[in-house]
Amino acid sequence: MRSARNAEEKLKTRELILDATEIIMREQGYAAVSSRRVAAEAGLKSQLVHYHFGTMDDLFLALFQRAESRHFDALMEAMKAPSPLRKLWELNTDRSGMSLIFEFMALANHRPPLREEIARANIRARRLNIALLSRALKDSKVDTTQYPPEVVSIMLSGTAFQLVSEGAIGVTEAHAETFDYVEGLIAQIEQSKG
Amino acid sequence: MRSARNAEEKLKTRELILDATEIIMREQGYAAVSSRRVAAEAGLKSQLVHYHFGTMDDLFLALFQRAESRHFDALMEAMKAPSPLRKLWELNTDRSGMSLIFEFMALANHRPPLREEIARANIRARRLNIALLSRALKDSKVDTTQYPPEVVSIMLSGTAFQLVSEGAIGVTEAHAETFDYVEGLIAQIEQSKG
DNA sequence: GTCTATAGGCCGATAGAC
DNA sequence: GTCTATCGGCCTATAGAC
Repeated sequence: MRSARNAEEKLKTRELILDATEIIMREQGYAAVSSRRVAAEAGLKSQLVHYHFGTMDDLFLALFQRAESRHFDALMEAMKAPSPLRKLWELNTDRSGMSLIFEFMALANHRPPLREEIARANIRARRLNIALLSRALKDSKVDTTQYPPEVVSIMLSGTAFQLVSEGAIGVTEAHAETFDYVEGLIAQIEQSKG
Repeated sequence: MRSARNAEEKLKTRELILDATEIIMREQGYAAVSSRRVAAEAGLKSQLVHYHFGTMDDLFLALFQRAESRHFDALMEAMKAPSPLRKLWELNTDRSGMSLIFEFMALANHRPPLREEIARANIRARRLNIALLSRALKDSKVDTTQYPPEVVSIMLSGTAFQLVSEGAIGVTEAHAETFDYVEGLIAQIEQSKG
């Protein structure tokens, strides 16, 4: 079973490299990610990064796929939560969860291969968002012609994104009021469940 | 008047360098900005970039200040427009206008000196936004306890940001509906002006 | 203010040994 | 799978001549 053991070790090293990449990306931004820095963070030689992932763009792609898969799972979990709407809002306003996404959005703007993958993931997430919202609004007898789930979905994630990205640079002007307002709306909707 | 002439030439070169930096930042992202590339784009030697601006961070700061000043002026103009609310929405959903801002937000996350300046500018803009919204809502007899301008301001710019940044990577899922929805709201508000 | 020249450094990626 | 060695390239920034 030597080969099985080797395969296991290989996977471990890959995860180690992905972890290191994620840390650097969060703390110093995508522009600070280099094979040498990633290796140093992981306690490895820089050549191993290339051996396991090829080019740096391949590494970014692999990290994105891991992060997206986790985010997708969290979204699916949210749908099964007792307060799915609240859970969705928490997910979207979670600073540590969103910092990676922000970096990938910035990266995507100028790297076509990454962009396509991120666009696909974005659409997948949006559809799940809309499904969740659609059910939550209907359960609470909200008039979905007046508040279409598609529109609410974009406004909700946009608002959350604004709060998180401003918060990241230390701006909290009007944030408390907005949090209260949105959370009030959520409470109102979830209380009137049919 | 030799010195006056020299000063004028100097200003021109500075603007040339800022223009080149802006182009690269928009098209290839902040990570692609280097003194050599900026110089090539401007048709100059890279050392001139350092002579006129010092470090690359100083260059970023100078470009941000120029962009912010223009954005601020545009906001002031919007306040005087016949349909200020619509103008504000147009400003916030303008793709070319927002692409620079996105880059600076990404940059700000990991560069403390830039971050402070961007945070200050963000707050200035937010207050102007709120003032504009406050007036527009009151003019139209909207109940501002039910729709506080502070909250509407964040939700509006968040929604716009979401539409623009998704649009930039080619995602338009549910965008048409959202544009229609928001523009319908604006029309409704502006029609009922007192 | 713009030039030439250059120091000193980090980068991606590959070749070949083990 | 991990090592050593290395190529070729782009980077920031400064010194000193004109």
